[in-house]
Amino acid sequence: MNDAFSALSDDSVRKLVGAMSQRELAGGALLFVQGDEGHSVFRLLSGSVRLFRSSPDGREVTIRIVEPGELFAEMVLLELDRYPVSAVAIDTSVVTVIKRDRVRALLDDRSFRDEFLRNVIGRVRYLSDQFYVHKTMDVRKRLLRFIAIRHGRSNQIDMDLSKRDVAAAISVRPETLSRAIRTLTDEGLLSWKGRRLTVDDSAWDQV
Amino acid sequence: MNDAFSALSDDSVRKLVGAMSQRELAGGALLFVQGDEGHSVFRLLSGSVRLFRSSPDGREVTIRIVEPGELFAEMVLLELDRYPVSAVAIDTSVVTVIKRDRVRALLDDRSFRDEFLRNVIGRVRYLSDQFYVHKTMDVRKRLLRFIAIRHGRSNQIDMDLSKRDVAAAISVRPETLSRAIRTLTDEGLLSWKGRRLTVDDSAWDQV
DNA sequence: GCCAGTAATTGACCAAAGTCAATTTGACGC
DNA sequence: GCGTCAAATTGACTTTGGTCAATTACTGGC
Repeated sequence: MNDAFSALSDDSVRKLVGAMSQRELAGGALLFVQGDEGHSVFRLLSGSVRLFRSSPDGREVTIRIVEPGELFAEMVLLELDRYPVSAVAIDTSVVTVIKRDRVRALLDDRSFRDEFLRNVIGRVRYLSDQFYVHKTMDVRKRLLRFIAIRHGRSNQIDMDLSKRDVAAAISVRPETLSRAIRTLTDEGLLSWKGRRLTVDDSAWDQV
Repeated sequence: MNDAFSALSDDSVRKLVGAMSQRELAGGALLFVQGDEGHSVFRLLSGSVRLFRSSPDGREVTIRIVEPGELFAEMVLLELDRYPVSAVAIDTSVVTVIKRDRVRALLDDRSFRDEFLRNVIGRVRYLSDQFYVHKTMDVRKRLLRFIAIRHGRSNQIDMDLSKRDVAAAISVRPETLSRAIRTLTDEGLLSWKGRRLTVDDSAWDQV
C-alpha cells in the first residue's frame, strides 16, 4: 500500500525463525478484535487484511489495508497489551505470528532494529499522510489515489477487492463510492467492469 | 496531548548531552518547513509547536500540537531526509535540537531505544486514534475531547491557545469552532471568556 | 436455468461543516 | 482614550457525503 510499509528483508525474517508460527485465515475471519490481549505481532504472507476500529454505534473506520509482506499490530510492543484495532481477513490469507517477547529480544540486533524502526516510522508517515489526504481530497481523488498506490498508475488494472472493500479502504459508504465511480465514468476517466479497471492517463494528474 | 507522547526520562535525555543544542523560537517562528532537509530530531522544552502540512491551494492541515517534553520530527530517521511537515512555534518556545546521527547511535542503548520506540509506537497509536476520531465525532465532541486530553477533565481551565489555534488543532475553520462553542454554551455545558474556560461535568460524558 | 442471498446502484432527502462577506470585539502601542 | 489591526462572531448560502429505501445485478448452489 505504501513504500514505507516495505517488507522485512528475508534476512531479518530468518532471524525470527523459531519464534514464528503460521496461521491461515478464511476470507472474513477475524484475526483479533479490538480489546483482545495482544501477545503477537503479525506479518502478512498472502491475501489481505483490513485493520479497523469500531465505534460504539457500530460504524467501522478502516485504519489500513495490510498488503503481503507488511508487518502489523506492532503497537502491541507497548506495555499496554491490548489491540487497539480489529483485524479481519478480506480474502483467504496466511500470516506469520511472532511472539511479542521474541521481537523485543531481536531489537538488540542492529539491522533488525533499524528495519523495524523504519517500518514503524514509515507507519507514522503513512498515517499523517492519510489524515492529510482525508482532510484535503474528495472521494474521487481519494479513490484514484488508492488505486495508484495499490496498483500503480497503469491503464489496465485487475482489482482484487470488492467495491464494498474499496469503499471501506477510502472510508466512504458504498453508495458514495458508486456515485464517485459514476462521475469518473461520465468524465471518461474510468471504467470498472467486474474486476477489470480501465483508467485514462489523464486521471492520474488529479492525484 | 496524549500519554503516549510521554517525555523522555531525564536519564535518556542525559545520554544525549553533547549532541544537543538549544534553540529559542519567537511565537509564530517557523522551525522547519515541509521539504526542508532534515538533519535533526527535536524535543520541546517549553512553549508549544504546531506541526502541519500545506496543500497546494494553501490550506493547512494540523497534524499535531507538540507539548513540552515531547519529541518530534522522528520521521527524519528514515533515509528520506526531508521533513514531511512544517513546524511553527505557537508561543515563544524552546527546543532541544538533536542531530539525527547521534540519535541513531544512541539506539544501541537498550533503555534509550525502548523509550524511543515506545515514543514512535505511541505516535502510531495517536494518529490512528486521530483518524478514527475525525471520522467518527462531530466538532462539538472533538472540541471537548481536545480540552479533556490537553487540560484534563476539570471545571476551570486556563486555555493558553487562541481560538484560532484550537480550531486548527481540531481541524476546523474558526467560524465552525465559534458555532460549536455557541452550541455548547447554549446547552450550558461550556463558558469561554478570554482565556478562562468553565466546563460542566456532564460535558465530559459526551467524550 | 432458477432461486436465494448478497453486492451494487439509484433516487430523494438530510446534516455537517466549509465559504464568503459583513460586523463586532479585543488587544496593543502610543 | 484613540486608532489600528487582528481575532472572533454571525448570517446566508453551498458543497460534500451520509442516510434510508427501493430496485437491479450478480453469484453460487442445486
